[in-house]
Parts: sequence; C-alpha cells; structure tokens
Amino acid sequence: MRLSRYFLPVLKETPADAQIASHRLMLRAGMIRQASAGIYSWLPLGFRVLKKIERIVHEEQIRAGHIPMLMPTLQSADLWRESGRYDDYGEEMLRIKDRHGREMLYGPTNEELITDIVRAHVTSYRDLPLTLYHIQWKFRDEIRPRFGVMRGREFYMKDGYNFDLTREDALHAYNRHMVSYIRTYERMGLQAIPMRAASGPIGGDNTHEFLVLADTGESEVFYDAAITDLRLGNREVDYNDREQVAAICAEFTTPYARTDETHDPAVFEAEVPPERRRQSRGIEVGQIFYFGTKYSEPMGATVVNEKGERVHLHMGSHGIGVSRLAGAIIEAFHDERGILWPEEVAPFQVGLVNLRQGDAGTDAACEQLYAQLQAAGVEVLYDDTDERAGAKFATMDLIGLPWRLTVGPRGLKAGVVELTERRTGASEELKPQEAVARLTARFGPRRAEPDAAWL
RNA sequence: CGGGCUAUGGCGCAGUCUGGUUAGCGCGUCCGUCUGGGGGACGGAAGGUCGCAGGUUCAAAUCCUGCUAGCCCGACCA
Repeated sequence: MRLSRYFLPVLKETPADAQIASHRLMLRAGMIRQASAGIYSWLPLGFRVLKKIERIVHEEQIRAGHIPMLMPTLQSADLWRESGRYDDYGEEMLRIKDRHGREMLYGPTNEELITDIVRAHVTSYRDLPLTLYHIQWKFRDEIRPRFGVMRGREFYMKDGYNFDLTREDALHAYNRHMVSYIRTYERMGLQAIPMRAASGPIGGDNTHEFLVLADTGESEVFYDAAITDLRLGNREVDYNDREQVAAICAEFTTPYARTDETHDPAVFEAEVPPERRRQSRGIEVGQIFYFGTKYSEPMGATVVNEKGERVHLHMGSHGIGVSRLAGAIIEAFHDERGILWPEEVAPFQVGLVNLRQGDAGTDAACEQLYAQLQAAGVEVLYDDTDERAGAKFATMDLIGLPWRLTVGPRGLKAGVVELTERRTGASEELKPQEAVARLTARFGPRRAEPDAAWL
C-alpha cells in the first residue's frame, strides 16, 4: 500500500478524551474514530488489525474442531423470554421495537439463538459432539463506556457454544476451548492467564477468565508468579485426545491465579510461597463457561441417547473479545513514541520509507523494493509522500509496524538501505537485495491454515 | 444512576466571570520558495450556524431558561 493513496489520518496532538495509552494511540494512529459513546468506526489501519486478530481466532477455532457460522445482531425478545433472561439482563440490554411493535434486542450474547437452532436440527446423540461459533458485533449498553474499544458498548466478539451428550463430554469441550484460547493469545504475542472467575449473567459453575496483565486493567488479580513462565508454544495438540487436553489445562490452572471476585487470601497464602505471590491488574480478553443444562432445559433442547432416552444437552459458551484485544495488545506493547505491534497482528509488516521523494535514484530504489516485497507476499506500507524524514519516522513509530526499511540518497550512495526493528530500535545496513531476502524469509506467503475456508 | 465538568474550524486550546470593533492562537490543510536522515524555515490562502432551542438587551460565544451530546470519579461491566 502506498501511503499517498491510503487513508491514515494520524494526529500529532493527543485527543483530550483519551485516558489510557491504547485509546490515545488508536486515535492518534488513525485506527478508530468515535461515532458516539462507546461506539467506534474502524478506520483502514484499525480494520486491518481487527481482521488479523479475527483471522487468528478463526484459525485456532477451526484447528480445535469448532465450526464457524454467523448469527444476526438483532434477536427476537421471545427467545429470551423462553430462557428467562429477558428480564434478568436488565438495562444493559438494548431493546428495540420494530414497526409492528414487536420487541427486539441487539444481542449481547447468543445462547438463546444458538440453542433454538440446535434444538430444531439436532435430535440424536449421533449428531454430537457439536461446537458452533461465530464472530459478530454485540452490544451491551454499559452505563459508562470508557477506554476506547476496551470497554465500548458495541464490540466485536467471538462466541462459541458446545453441545454435548454428557457432562464429561461438555467438560472436554471446556478444556478444548481453554487450550485453543491459550494458543490464540500466544499467537498474538500475548500471555493471557486463565483465572478462576465468577460467572455473571451467563451462568454456570465452571468458568475461567483469560487476563492479560497490564496496569490499566479493570480487574484486580492475584497469582503465583510461576504461571507467567508457562508457554504452550508450538507443541502438537490433538484436540480429540481428552487426556492430553486435560493435562494441558491442569498445567495452566494448577498455579494459583484468580480475580478479586474469587480470590481467597487463605488459599493464596497456603499454596503460594511469599516470594512468588503477585498482585496486579489485568485486562479480561476472554471467558469460558460450562453451564450444563441451564438453557437446554427451559428451551427444550434435547437429543435421544443410545438407550432411546430423551436427555437435555450439556452446554457451555466461550468468548473472546476480538475488538477489545486490539486495545489490550496496545496496552501490553507500546512505548512513548507509539505502538509496538507483534508481527502476527501488525497492520503491515514493513514500513518502507523514502527519505527523498522526488529524487530519481531514491524513487527508483524504493519502487523496486516495494515491487519485490509485494511480489513476495510481504505486507508493506510504502511512505511515498513528500514529508520530511523526521515526520515520516514519527508516523512509522506511532503506527508501530515491526520493521522499517529506510531508503535515502546517502545510503544508496554506499549501496545500502537500513532495516530497523521497531521494538528494539536496532538498525542494520544491508544491500537492498539482502533486505528483501531477509524480509521475504520472515514474512513470505503464509502457509495456508487447515480448513481456513471461512475466508 | 449519584457527584463533578465540558461543548468555540479537522485536532488541541484562549476568549465567557466584567455583554460592545472583523471571534483569536498553536497544530493540521492548500499554494509558492528554500530545504532535505528524527514532526524544518519563510511568504501567502482557505476553513467557524461559538452544541441546539427559546429568552433578556440597542447589542449575546459571553447573561437567563430548557434541551442534547460528550468526558472524569463512583457504583456496574466481555
């Protein structure tokens, strides 16, 4: 993408309304624009990040054997009356009437809708296990939205629902989600710690929240420092292997880690040696629930088991805050100059900076680098504008692309360009072809993910 | 929803208390010249129903009333 043809409305000054780093930087980097309280437009740069996060979520869900679909944002109130949640949910749910006076709502979550679909079409134990998910806009009419996309009213979220014959099957689904979530966050460069949590309006007795440690987090968290050393990495996971999946869950949930809602100081002190006790703040980026027959009973979602008996489905639901993650990643990775995107979610992988736009030699060198990188499948933002060097560097630092390739007449005279890593600031002078080779090796066409047919 | 506050060009602000020339400043934008490796300099220009409605007054960004939107603290929350 050529910057001169792109839409990147960066702000030099800090918007007055933004209180925390991610909100400030998303506004300054031209990623979002507030439409009304807690509701944002995603401008091109922000949109690219959102879609990258979304893609990772899809890939890891599909890898875990979960099936993508799409449900609507608007739902009928009738379904919510069946589950009994129409009244329980309160003011947080946005209620709307259509022209016929029918009561509708902008969905804050989709348990009722998915249960309605499944009860209509799933009748036998032979149809199970089944986990369906979608990524869709949700709305919760927060009393006080704040912190940009971290706590908006409208938000983009992956929510998945498992339907199983037995409690044991459903708990395996729960574990499968936990492992796939850990992997999802790790791919984004984040460590999100599963913490025992309270269930809230979704209900259920088995639930974990995933928290990214950050000073600006809304939750108070208590944990054993040992948990921060755990990594799933790229170990092979067979999501059908109950023992393996359960063992990974045990590994990640054995060290003490709880939010203030479930924190128990006595247990904390008994289990964790003093030097490993940590108290911090965290941003919640996902939550998983097992809630058994909470919805299948009132809504009559049953199957016939192998003995011919009609039994209620065991269910759970599992969410990842996709739009919130964009903010959480920035909270975790920024410095005083701007964002430091992890490579997997960066809007572009490389920023190509032409230091002397209009100079025949520099222009030609940049055009060639740009064409070669594009051809190799590297995502490049080419700053071909007439700005001065300082302004270009400041913009690149602000939007936080992981690598910057700087091309100027001074370097070209010596036959080199400069490759700079945003995160460390480390620079290296290379021949242009070496730079292309280096970046191509790193970012060349990504290998196709299995069954990534949702695209 | 309680408490506090704000609304003036794309962004950040001054002006309001004490009504009175043409509503200013910085950034950004556009044109030109010089520049050219960390937000450069100079010259010129465009851009404003002063949140909305009503009222007071010879005169309202400024005073009064009502409304709307947004922000902060709290309670609440993926």
